[in-house]
Amino acid sequence: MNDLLPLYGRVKQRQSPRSSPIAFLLSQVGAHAAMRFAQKLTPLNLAPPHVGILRALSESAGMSQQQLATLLGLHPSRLVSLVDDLEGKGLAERTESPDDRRTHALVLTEEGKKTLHEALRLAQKHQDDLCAALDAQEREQLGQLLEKIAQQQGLTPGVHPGFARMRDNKR
Amino acid sequence: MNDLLPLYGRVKQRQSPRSSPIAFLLSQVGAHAAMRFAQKLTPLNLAPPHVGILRALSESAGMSQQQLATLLGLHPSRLVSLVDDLEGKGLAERTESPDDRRTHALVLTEEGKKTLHEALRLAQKHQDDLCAALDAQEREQLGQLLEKIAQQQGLTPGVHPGFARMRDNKR
DNA sequence: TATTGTTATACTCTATAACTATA
DNA sequence: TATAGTTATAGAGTATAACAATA
Repeated sequence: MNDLLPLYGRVKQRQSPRSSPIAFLLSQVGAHAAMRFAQKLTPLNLAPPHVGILRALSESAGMSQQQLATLLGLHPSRLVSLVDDLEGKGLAERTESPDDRRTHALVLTEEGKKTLHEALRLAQKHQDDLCAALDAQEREQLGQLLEKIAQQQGLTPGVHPGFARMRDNKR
Repeated sequence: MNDLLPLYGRVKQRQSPRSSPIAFLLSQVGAHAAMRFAQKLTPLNLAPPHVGILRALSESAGMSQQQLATLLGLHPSRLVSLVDDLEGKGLAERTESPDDRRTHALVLTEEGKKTLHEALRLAQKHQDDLCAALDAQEREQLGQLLEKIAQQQGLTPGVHPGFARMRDNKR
């Protein structure tokens, strides 16, 4: 009765040599990767969402907070405190928009650009550590497989789905 | 600093034709997988940690809460409420330990076994949905690559890092 | 005195919604 | 009236530490 059943977590399954099912491995390794990256960022006193904002602004300077919130899929009220953090550290600035004085055009400071650069360096180091078990060809394979899944699942490149809390079944 | 829902993301990287780095893809797809699995569990009124406990008890009935907490890497006080949930639903029971009356031997009820079976069925469906973009050979490849990483990174098979709070840098 | 399980408290994070200032 | 941003409040979730029972 259990012989065909998959598993959440480790399971003794005879048809497959694998100890854990792929979906669990993805979630497990993914959570591990997120955790390790967050740890790597601690010297910069930044959390991963901060880096996402810095990166978004480096690609599209002058966005409003609404635009940014929509792009990154988080609530405007949450973005406020994240931008507050970055502004408090001197990494980003709310500048006045000439046409609509309700909105703030968000831009990186020079310090913000340098910090983003450093964060991306840490991200590269993070990836090297994470993939230490794989050679170049295997990394390429893994990347292609993950991209196939991401695309088929409708994930937006560069946008982390972790913003929607897992208990949010709506939307 | 405590935020583990990373938001770094896509990066223009010239050495790679890939739009996102592998580490980000892992975290992104992994979070997506976790979220979808949690959604799939809602008909059972269970969260992923509940399923982890059910599975652990199905493999090792009679564990104490301390043993279970150690195995799953979560705090005993947190385990209490999870076990409360399961006991409240009639899926698990705290039975008396003959030798040490401080401890409770945790066991699954028949209903718990059936519910675990159903959860594993949902997990299989989840995996099929998640890997819809991959053929059998690609899934096998992906599983092997993820297992290599998991092993090299010191991850315990069947133990999800998200069970423990991810902001624990200590310990 | 140490350990198991529990409870109580405090803290963190986030969503909701109220509020302001512009439009 | 609607929208951008902000602030205030409340709720969920969890860690910390105190506690009672037992060893």
